[in-house]
Amino acid sequence: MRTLFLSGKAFIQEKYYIVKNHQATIVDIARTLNLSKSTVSRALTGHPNVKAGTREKVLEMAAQMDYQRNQLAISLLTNRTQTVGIIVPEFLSFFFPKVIIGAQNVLAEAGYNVVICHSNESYETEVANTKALLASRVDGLLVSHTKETRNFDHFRVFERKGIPVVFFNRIVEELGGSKVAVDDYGGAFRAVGHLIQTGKRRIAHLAGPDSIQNSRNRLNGYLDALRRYDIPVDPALIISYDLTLDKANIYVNHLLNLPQPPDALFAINDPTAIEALKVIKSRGLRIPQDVAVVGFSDDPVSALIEPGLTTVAQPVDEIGRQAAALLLKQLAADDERPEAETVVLETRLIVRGSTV
Amino acid sequence: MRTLFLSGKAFIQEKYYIVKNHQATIVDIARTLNLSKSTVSRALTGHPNVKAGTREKVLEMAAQMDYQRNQLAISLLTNRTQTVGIIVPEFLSFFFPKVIIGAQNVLAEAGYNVVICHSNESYETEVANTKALLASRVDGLLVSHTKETRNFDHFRVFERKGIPVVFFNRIVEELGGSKVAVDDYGGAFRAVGHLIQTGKRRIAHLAGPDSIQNSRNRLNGYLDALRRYDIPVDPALIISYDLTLDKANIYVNHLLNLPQPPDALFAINDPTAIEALKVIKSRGLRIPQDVAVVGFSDDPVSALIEPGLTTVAQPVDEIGRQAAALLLKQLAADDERPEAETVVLETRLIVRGSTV
DNA sequence: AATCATTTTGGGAATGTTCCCAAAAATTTG
DNA sequence: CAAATTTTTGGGAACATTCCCAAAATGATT
Repeated sequence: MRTLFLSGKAFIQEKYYIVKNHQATIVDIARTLNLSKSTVSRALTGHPNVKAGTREKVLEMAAQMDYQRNQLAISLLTNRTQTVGIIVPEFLSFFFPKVIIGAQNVLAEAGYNVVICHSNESYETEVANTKALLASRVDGLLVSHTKETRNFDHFRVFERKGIPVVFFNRIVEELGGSKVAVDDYGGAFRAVGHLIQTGKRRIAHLAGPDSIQNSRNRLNGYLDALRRYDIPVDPALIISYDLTLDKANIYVNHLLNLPQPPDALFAINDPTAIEALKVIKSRGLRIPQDVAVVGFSDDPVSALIEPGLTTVAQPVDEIGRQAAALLLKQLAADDERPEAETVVLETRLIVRGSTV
Repeated sequence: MRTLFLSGKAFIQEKYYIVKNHQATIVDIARTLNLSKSTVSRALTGHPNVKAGTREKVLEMAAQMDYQRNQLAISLLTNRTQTVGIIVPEFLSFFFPKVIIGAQNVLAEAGYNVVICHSNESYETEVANTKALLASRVDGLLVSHTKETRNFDHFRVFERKGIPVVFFNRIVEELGGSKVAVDDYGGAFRAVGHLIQTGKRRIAHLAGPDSIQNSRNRLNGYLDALRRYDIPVDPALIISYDLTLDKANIYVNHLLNLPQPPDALFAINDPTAIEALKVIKSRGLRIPQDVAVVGFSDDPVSALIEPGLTTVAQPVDEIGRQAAALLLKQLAADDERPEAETVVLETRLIVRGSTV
């Protein structure tokens, strides 16, 4: 009995062993209702040229059979998967999850699914991720690259194939494609300016790796703020590190052990700044009197700890929303790709107990 | 010239408008090398029956053309996508991201890709997620359901289609499929026992919604601990809420306003407990002398705040790893699905300043 | 040199869907 | 009531790949 409902292959298999896990297809529905697959297809996709009664019968049978359209077949045919890939280097801090949620909201609205890849700050994994996304034929890509990534050829492949890529947060100047960044330079400039205005003069900077543009921009903001107030730059106070927290611990201790230790620290991000606060407290120094600390990105934790962390806030989910919007703009045009755009979002300083 | 390289459709299109974004196929490679698609396919998949020279030529041409296999076509044919879906209710707290990373590591090892869906604690979104994953033909599913989910029919569809589902963290007793949970009952029992041993007698419990099994188990642990020490249960001290933090704020204030306020609070999770600490501090009460607080799940923030939060730790990424492992076990068997398993992981109490 | 065995290659079906075009059925018009 | 028109349905190609089976090429053995 049941065999009547099943499409070719399953029908044959039924004779030899019990059919398991057969996913109903439009052919199965067509067979049971004595219709052609064309008609069933039309009924299911809402095409107007189907008799009302027929459509009803089809929909009913589809529900009864747990029919679920096979997106693979459709994508193969249409050459569009309605899927966007997102590659992020980590998602344990609040930052990337929040960006992803922002992007996902905008993309879901437009009928796109999202595949999230976690490169885990590994170049190799990132390359593997792009291969996998290429194989699964994503329509577009949102990327924040790893700190190890210095060669961007794996992204150029997308360019060549006409698959739009939008970079966010960690962007790549030398590559085409739309970009979403925040005003890292301005944020850093204001943060360091604030420290100077509270009377600090020996301001250290725990910088991020040179491979990430944010790091370079924040470093420039730091340098220009010092110059602006005629404070000499001491290279001993600038340490670039790889963002792993145990290293942060070591470097903060190193700075505090200097013959002329810093009276303030501007950290590349909030996790680093929080680690610094721990070290400073554990050494019995007062915050901010002995050492003031500023972070970057306003992690929710920063408001919870004692003292609260002064930090440069950025509109995190807006980064995701903007990146998604730029990608959709690229995807919408089916003839010529519109020109790539770069969006720079504002940052603002949030002053808390770690500086005043 | 270029047209010679292109497969059928593209070839025709070339005559009318410029071909853009054509993704090279094995047919394109076959054409340029004067081979059949069968031979090219064999060369690329590493089938032994290909002459060494031919294989080399094919691989070289594939690289030159940026060839990337079309996983859609393969999946359509083989009826396996090598993709696993993960549905989580949120990922702003550290918990779910960490579970996902654990699961992803295990799954990637086994050659599976991962599609992450964010149901955002919305039943509707969760149902939509399952539909999308069904349409994209995931081979298996890892789920932690929303707090709104009371009807589980959308998961039963997977069962009927023979697609294995593994529930983690928020599990569903009444459904088949493997499950990964932690010892919520024992953790809660020990947490409340600890409060009692530090001399507390009026212990409140901010519980989670009844729809989530963890909430029920932790509540039972709380109740049994009180009974064990012959402390009367006061229903006024048990408040079940929907896990939104502004509500937590209101309920903690409500509890502290009672004629006989509690001298301790056991919270369903760490974010709730941290919110409680804020309220208690803002009212000028001493922690833990006036009110002690215990959370659940050892959020990294809990170690950073003042005072440190006593909490029940659970092996978060192990939850993900175990869930992935159970799913792989189901996926490995291509004949009969092995019996579903349930793994319960240990919890352990971490004592910090919020209780001693 | 002819036969046999082995290696290498090619042709075609199948996967599930959409869409075009033609055929059939139903409806309207003269 | 036949012709013309509209609505509804069916058949088949196409998407990119794998795999089976047959055909061709090569190598080994007599």
